[in-house]
Amino acid sequence: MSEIRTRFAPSPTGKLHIGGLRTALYNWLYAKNHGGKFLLRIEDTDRTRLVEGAVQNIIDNLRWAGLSYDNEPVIQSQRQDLYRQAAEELVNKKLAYRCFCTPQRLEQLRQIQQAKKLPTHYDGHCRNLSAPEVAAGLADQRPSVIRFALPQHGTVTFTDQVRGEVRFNLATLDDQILMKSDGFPTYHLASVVDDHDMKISHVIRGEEWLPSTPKHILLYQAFGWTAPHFAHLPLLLNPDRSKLSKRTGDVAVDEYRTAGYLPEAVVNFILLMGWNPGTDQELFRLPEMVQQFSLEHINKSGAVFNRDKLDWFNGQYLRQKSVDELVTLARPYLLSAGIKNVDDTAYLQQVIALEQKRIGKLSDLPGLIEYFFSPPKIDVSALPWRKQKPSEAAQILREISQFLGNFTQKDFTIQDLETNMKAFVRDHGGANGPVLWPMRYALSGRPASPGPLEIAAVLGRQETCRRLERAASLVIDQS
RNA sequence: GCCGCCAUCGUCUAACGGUUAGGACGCCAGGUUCUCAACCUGGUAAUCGGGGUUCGAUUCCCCGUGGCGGUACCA
Repeated sequence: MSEIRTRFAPSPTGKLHIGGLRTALYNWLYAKNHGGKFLLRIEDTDRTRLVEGAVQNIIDNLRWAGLSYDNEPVIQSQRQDLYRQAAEELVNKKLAYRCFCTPQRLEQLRQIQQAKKLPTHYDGHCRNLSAPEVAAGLADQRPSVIRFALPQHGTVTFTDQVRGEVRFNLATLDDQILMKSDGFPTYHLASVVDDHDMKISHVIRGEEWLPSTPKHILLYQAFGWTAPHFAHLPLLLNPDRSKLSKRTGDVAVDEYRTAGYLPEAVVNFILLMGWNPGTDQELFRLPEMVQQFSLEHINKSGAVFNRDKLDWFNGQYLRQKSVDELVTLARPYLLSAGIKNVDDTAYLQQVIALEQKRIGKLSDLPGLIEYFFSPPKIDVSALPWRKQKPSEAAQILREISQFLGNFTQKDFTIQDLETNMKAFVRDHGGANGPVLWPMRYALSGRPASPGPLEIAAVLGRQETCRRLERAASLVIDQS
């Protein structure tokens, strides 16, 4: 059996799309699963839609996701000779022809056909132009394209690797434009020529390509080439079930990346949108995916992008990280949120270890741990525990502060605090009593946070007592 | 309009003729807990409709319906 070779062939018209990443992932997985090659090709034949930086963005994000490609990327705009020769070959074989029809005429034609409820396709107006007529047109420098001369009867049947047998009636197909008047090839010509040239064995691409696949197969036949296997992936959908697009949320991989989603989570999530392992397993790292991936388990129907589940995956992987890794990942987010003193690694480690279970995504982190870096705002009305009066809360806070200040031990660790505070808490109404809530709130300024003793252990004796006193004094000031 | 693809809980999906239709996310309840998170336990909720085929259809066939995609000198 010959080598399995797949490719990802994005058009650099914008940032890498999450759907594109999934297509890349499936191609990559299929190649790796078979010990084959995964290639990258940049389809930049539409000169009007190029976006600066798009190629780099695609490459960066593939790398971020861990999808490495073999060889240098193939750039279509650098291979115009190849396409021109291919088109000429077809013209010489009378399987393609030059067409001088204007866009206006084509538009008119379409409208008439639609009005008559006929399939809309090119009427073959230029199909039988004589050699002198073509020569005259070219001599006059009239804009022209090269069209594929499709057989006009019969059917094209092929077996899609995910959909099974698919059949198209040739009478409904168009004499597709192969070369545009600007001298660049269209997708159809370029992708067929390149896939053949790159010896691609399996074309795994989005479902939007299914309707043009018969034309591609006919092109392979026209060239006398063997067509690759095709697998058309189900679309990724918006919540309203339309094709996933910008208007209902983030679609650029970049956006998930900067929001603080881990590549493990994003990749795991998109893996399962359109593929399943046939078991109940949900958590996959790259090597496991490679091992288990197969085309047979790809789904046929579109999948709605479900952000809640992505968040869940992110939480799973975030909690699997070591504190060290998390500190490294977190620093840029803290810095950009204006938290400056992040150089004390030991301190950061303690803070993050405490909050790890609460991180949804990395961009949430600054807001979550801010109070470890500057004294929190205290809302006095939130300070009292249940029916407690503010003055009582203040009183308790002073007592705690005093108690902690009188700590005989040198250490101020969580173990010390627990053993020493035990009696104190018991004497003041127990764990469900009036101590823990005001203390925790005074230290964190948050209705929800880690426990007060844990926070105190990280803050240290001095800062802990200072915050307790400060919160207590706010109550006095108000009364 | 024409062509094509698709159709199981709200969402992602399993069940390749015989299951109390399974799992996950979400949601709800309980446990744990000063709070939150995490974790554990339980619950909620689905085969688009109609015809066939079959002893038996989620599963196979046909017809509807619905959704989506394509119908560009865009990919």
